[in-house]
Amino acid sequence: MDWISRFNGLASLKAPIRDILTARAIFVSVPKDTLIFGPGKAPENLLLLLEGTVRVQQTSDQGREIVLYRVHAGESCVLTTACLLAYEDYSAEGIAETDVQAVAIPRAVFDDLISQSQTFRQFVFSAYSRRITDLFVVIEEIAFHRVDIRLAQRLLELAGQDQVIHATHQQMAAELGTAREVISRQLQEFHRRGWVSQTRGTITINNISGLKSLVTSAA
Amino acid sequence: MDWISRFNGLASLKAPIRDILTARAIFVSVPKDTLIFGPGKAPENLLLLLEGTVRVQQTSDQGREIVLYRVHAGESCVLTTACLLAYEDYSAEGIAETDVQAVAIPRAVFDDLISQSQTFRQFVFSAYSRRITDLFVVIEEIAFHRVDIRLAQRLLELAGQDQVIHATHQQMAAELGTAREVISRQLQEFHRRGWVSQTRGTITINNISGLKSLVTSAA
DNA sequence: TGTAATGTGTGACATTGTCACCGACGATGT
DNA sequence: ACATCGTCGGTGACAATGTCACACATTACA
Repeated sequence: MDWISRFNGLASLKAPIRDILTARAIFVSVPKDTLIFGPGKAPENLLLLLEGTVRVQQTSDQGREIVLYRVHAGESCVLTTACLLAYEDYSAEGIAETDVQAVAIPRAVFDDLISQSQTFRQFVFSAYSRRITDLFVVIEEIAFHRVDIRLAQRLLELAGQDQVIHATHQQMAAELGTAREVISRQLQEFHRRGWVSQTRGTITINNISGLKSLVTSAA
Repeated sequence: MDWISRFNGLASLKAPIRDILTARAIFVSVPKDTLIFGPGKAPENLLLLLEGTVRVQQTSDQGREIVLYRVHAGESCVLTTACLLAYEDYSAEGIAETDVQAVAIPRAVFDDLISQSQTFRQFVFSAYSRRITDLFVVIEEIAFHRVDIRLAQRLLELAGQDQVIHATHQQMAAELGTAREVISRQLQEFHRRGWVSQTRGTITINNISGLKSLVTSAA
């Protein structure tokens, strides 16, 4: 199966390198809600996601959580490679948000590829650069942006085709790194404006443009 | 001059690699307050700091700032390498906080070293891992920690031997990603407790243990 | 010496976070 | 069906932080 071409930066890999990858990468299948890596569970492989998404989040010592970023199909869980090679512990955790299909590249193979292929290096470092940028965005948002706007943004991101989000208020609070009560109040306000409706554990968007205009009003 | 041994992870570099580094690295000397990299000024080299410190910070579109981390002597400005190799833009900016002496490793040499030396790879990735951890800490702090505690922490970090910090309230606000007024009020409170005294542009710590006890009270 | 620029202080108010508590809902077992 | 229990969401009071519009002090320098 030709999974390599699914990854943008890898499509132009030269034949011998492709062969190493094909030969030594390992298919893995991970059920939803599995902890893929986390404190005390150092990642042992570089994961390239074929299907599904992985949520990377941080938990504070007081038990509060914040979502850092998501890794989608066609992307790689590249920040873990830093610890991969540095043999260091990672304070964030990665959780399979859906069932996940991926190929795992073991540490030794990763090191091999890095040393042998300019294309692979470029792939890894540009993935890095994107993730780090994600972190910068997170920092900017929690430091400088209002929660109503961030919530609206996140609702729009998370809603499926059907405009439904399956999440408790607590989970939405973890998305933004805020408190449950804050989410409850904001959602009530959104409801009052006719933008969303709620039932236990689900949020439905009734008026996308309302949310969107709130988001863009900040820009 | 043997600068290589000043860097922990590089001390064990093998001779041929050391020679490449020695031959192709470039000494640079940068005066205080120089913008080393930033939006529109992509970094062109990996910097290894011999003397001085570089402050890396982010500026939001509304002009608010937050300090992300500092690079000290003996460390490398490694996050920029992601953009180095990925040819991407970096949204943060790096500023020489003091006069800085450093060696610059051009992109091509960096790529060379990465491919040839396991030790160098280890050096780079473990530096990465430390920086990324720094970013996680920043996120955790702004999301979950009180500003009085963070301010006390930062004062202790920034104070020199003489317990004096040369910074305006505005600059301290940028350290923590908060507003100037908040700093003014917190410092007044610290003053009321006899922990600090102030003049225009400087803060003096009068009672370290007071600040320390506030910091540890959170843990 | 005046004048502008910069740094700091302050009150009023908006937003967000925290705490303590309540009731509503849904799963489960009998 | 009914009771029970854990989870989810709602609420009011209050504390902490952010925002705004100022006033006033200090410093730089024309």
